[in-house]
Amino acid sequence: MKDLIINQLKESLVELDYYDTDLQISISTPKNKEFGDLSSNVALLLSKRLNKNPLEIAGDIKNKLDGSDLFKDINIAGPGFLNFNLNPDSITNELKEIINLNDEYGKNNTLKDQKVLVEFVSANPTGPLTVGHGRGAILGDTLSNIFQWNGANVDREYYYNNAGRQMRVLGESVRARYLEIQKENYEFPEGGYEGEYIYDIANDLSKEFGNTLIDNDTIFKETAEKSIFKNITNTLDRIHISFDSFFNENTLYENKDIYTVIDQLREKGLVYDKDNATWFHGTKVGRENDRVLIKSTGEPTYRLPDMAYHVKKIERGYDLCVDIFGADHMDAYPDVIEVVKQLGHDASKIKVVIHQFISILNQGKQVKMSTRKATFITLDELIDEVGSDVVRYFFIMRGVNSHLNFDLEIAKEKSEKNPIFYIQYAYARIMTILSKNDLAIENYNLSLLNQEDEIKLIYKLIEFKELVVKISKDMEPQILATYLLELASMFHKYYAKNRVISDNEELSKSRLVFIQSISIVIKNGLKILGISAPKKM
RNA sequence: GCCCUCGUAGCUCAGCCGGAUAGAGCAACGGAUUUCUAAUCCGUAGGCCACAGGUUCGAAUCCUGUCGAGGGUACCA
Repeated sequence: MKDLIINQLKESLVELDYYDTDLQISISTPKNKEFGDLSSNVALLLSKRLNKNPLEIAGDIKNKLDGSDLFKDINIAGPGFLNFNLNPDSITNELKEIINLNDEYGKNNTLKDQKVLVEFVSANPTGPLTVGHGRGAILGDTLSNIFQWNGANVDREYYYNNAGRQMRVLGESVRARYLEIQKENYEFPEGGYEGEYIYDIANDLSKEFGNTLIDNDTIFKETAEKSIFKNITNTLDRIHISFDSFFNENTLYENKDIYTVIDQLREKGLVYDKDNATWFHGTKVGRENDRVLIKSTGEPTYRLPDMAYHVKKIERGYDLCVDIFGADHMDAYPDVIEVVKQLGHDASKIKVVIHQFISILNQGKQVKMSTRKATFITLDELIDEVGSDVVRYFFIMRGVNSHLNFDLEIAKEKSEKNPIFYIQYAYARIMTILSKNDLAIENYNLSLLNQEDEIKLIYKLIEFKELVVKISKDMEPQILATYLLELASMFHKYYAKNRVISDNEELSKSRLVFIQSISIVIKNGLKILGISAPKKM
């Protein structure tokens, strides 16, 4: 719809010789209905370039467009805004498309044939997922959905490391608890994992094997890993997240991929040795600091496998690789991207979405989350408390850059009044009306939908398609959450004022088509967010 | 110290690649139900958009500085 107008605007600008290729023509929906259905500020933008009165420019454009049957009328207002009122027929036709496409409405082909890899969660299996992981998990899954709605072929990947020091300490922690249960002498490891779940794992081993494991070196780590991973995937399952692949950092060692990266960097003179360690010469390519890639102990830092992993992603043939990181990775990824670029790959294929952390408040005090110290609230506990829909909505409703404060007590209290219920309720209300209707929805006359609130709602519905494209470009899914809330609100207001089914059969039919369209958009929007659309509440 | 993100109503936050009168939910107060679901709607109250400069027709939005919060910071991930 907006595209149509922009095209017409462009044409007239070209005819008037006002057009400039780098001119961004934007059409917006004004908040105030006095300013028409849609409005544009092109004349204001042009006045600076052309050094000409914006009112005069607007007048010229208006004259050009006046003949078009897209518009009912065009007004010039304020300092030079062009305000358009559209011809009703040109907008109500959209409803037919919504009804026809139904579940498919909103899908598009902007990413058709694109292979997209979304990497998220990627928590090492040292403990259960916490509410801190929730944000990245929901964000990654929702973005994946969005890419799919834009026609992409999406793989969801979980990157993890089951080797390394952390996992060793984990194994030692389980062993210590096992020995404790067996009434043997034990020493709890320095910086060990203190959570209850360690006891659970040790207990299970005790029950199954008695005291026969006292001298076993490997079983504790292996069992812990398996058990924790099962716990993690169960949790993810509960919020309807599943992965296409799990990528183990280990394979980058086994296949020597990390050493290939070192060799290639060395060839380019981007690696040097100092203090017995191997360094990435970041400052040579514009990075702020040089960084250690291989420690003096011979062990790589996390940065090196990260680099190898990203090279690998591109070699696997993905057109777009999206990483979902918490703010703590802020500093690391530019090095990774730089190296990918230096090794001759197209680093623009890698997009990194950084989300800020959530501060957990307990009785007004901030809780520091630590897996090791077990001072965390698990994602499972939150799901138990409020359910999957609320969890998913809560984590996606705010911008990725907002530093959320999250008070668990308030979240529980508010769960009854959570905005997600408001949206779902709008859907349920519509479904009730539709189920009570026995009119055949055919031969309807959409021009009867001519009230102010109906027109505005139709505009809102039309926005949905554009939104799906926009979110995949900006990677900011919170605008969909906001959109659905606004749409639901508009519907609730409409519902309070108007009856859908009335004595007027003609009007009833057109309104049934109307609200069915609304329900489809809500349903599809919720589907993208991974949230259910119940028919009754 | 330096780098990144943020600061909007009592609280939690939208809005931010400049646009017309700054929004929502919660909390407070007052109203609406013979009606397709009141998990709803209508109204009242609540603001120096942290602060100070700058850019211009126009700034919550862009730039600079100050203050405050969170994160990172050269062999932990």
